[in-house]
Amino acid sequence: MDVRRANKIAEDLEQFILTGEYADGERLDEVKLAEQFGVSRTPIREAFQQLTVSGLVEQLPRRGVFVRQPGPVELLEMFEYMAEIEAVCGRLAAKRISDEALGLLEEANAKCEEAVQKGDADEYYRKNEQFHHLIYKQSGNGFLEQEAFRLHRRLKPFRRIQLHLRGRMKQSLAEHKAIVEALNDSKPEEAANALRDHVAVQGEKFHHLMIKMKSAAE
Amino acid sequence: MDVRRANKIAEDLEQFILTGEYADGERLDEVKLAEQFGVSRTPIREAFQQLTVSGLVEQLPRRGVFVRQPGPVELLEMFEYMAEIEAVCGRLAAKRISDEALGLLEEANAKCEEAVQKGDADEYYRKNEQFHHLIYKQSGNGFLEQEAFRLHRRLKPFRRIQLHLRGRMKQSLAEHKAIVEALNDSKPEEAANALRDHVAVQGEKFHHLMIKMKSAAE
DNA sequence: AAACTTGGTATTGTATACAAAAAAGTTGAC
DNA sequence: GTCAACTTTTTTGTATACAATACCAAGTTT
Repeated sequence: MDVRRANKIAEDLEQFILTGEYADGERLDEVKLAEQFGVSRTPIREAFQQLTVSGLVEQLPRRGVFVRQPGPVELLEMFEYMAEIEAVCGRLAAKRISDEALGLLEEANAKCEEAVQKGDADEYYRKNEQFHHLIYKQSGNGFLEQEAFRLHRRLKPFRRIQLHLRGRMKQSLAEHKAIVEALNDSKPEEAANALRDHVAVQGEKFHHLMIKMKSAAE
Repeated sequence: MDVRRANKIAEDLEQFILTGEYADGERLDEVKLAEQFGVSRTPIREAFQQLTVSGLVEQLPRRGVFVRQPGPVELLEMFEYMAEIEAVCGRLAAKRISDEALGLLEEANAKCEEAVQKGDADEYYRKNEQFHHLIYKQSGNGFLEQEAFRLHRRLKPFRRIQLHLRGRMKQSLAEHKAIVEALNDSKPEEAANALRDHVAVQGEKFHHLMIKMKSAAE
């Protein structure tokens, strides 16, 4: 099926923004982007509309569009929200997860463990992602799953940073095990709490990193 | 400040879709809409991009855009999600709510009570909305607040239907009181549970209505 | 009669032209 | 040298033109 051009452009731009290729406040030049993508301004502008709704970009009338990286406060809010969303997924998944999915979850976790032993942060990152996506799915609520997925994606670049902190991978893995256990025992509240804490700690680690970076800059 | 034209058009179209003015699967005609709004196709198309991201409309390449009303399953999923989101708001608000906001909440609830006595469903609806928005805000998380607001808005037309069910307003009011109490006593889990149930029952009532409508149609 | 062309029409997607507004640059007064 | 008014240049927003594709209906073939 022929994907829409504007969609593809929007995705590309989203990628650039999420990976931090474009700095906060930077103006996105219509004509320059049109040249880069080898199209006219029209599809570029359509892509801008999409990015605006996603909140990755801000349109000021008659001024242009500017990338909008979340500030420290918004970022903490997003992490808190993510923690709560995952907790909800866990709570529902504890009631609804299938044996098969539980097997897949343990499998993904085993791969995480391998990655920890190899000290391969990238591999850990990928398998960790699978682990979480599985839980989203097992919430049994497609809408919730999509929302969780969306936010997870949005926070990707910020989550990645703190994974390289000393001992974080090992700790993360231990948390995973607690989560699997709660799901296996069909204990909704425990699963929710385990997942909330697991994600919240990411936010805290990130917060910690931010403060360090800030004081280092002074 | 001069609002963007495409934004305004998108809002208008969103309104039409949310109020059910456009049926599910209906194609939105670019040229017809362009005439109606007195603009060219360009701003219409930009509005379409926004609606697509919001999920209110689906774009099939080279075919056009079609309104996408949520089906029964998706609707139930959305209600469940809403219930969980509100529960989260309640949990956080119980820890963070200010005395002032608590006063406003009781005030809004008193207005709800008046509306019940007058049997004014519309007035009840408005005050009920204020009540919920206050709780979103008191979660102390702006991002969460926005997400809750967005979904609340999306579910508006479906929530409205079930409010006219016999005795629903009175029951709803009683639930409100339990919520206020939990917030007042700073009991996060109770607030969360009260809010979850309060919203979940809306979903159930709606589900019930759907089945009735379906069987009536046979 | 069903399925398969074929020509015509309508509709989408993209480029481009043009108008309106903002930004940048220039001149001139003090 | 600084600031203000004016001019030029960019840039955004919108309309329109045009190409490519999908849709539809009549006619043709099997």
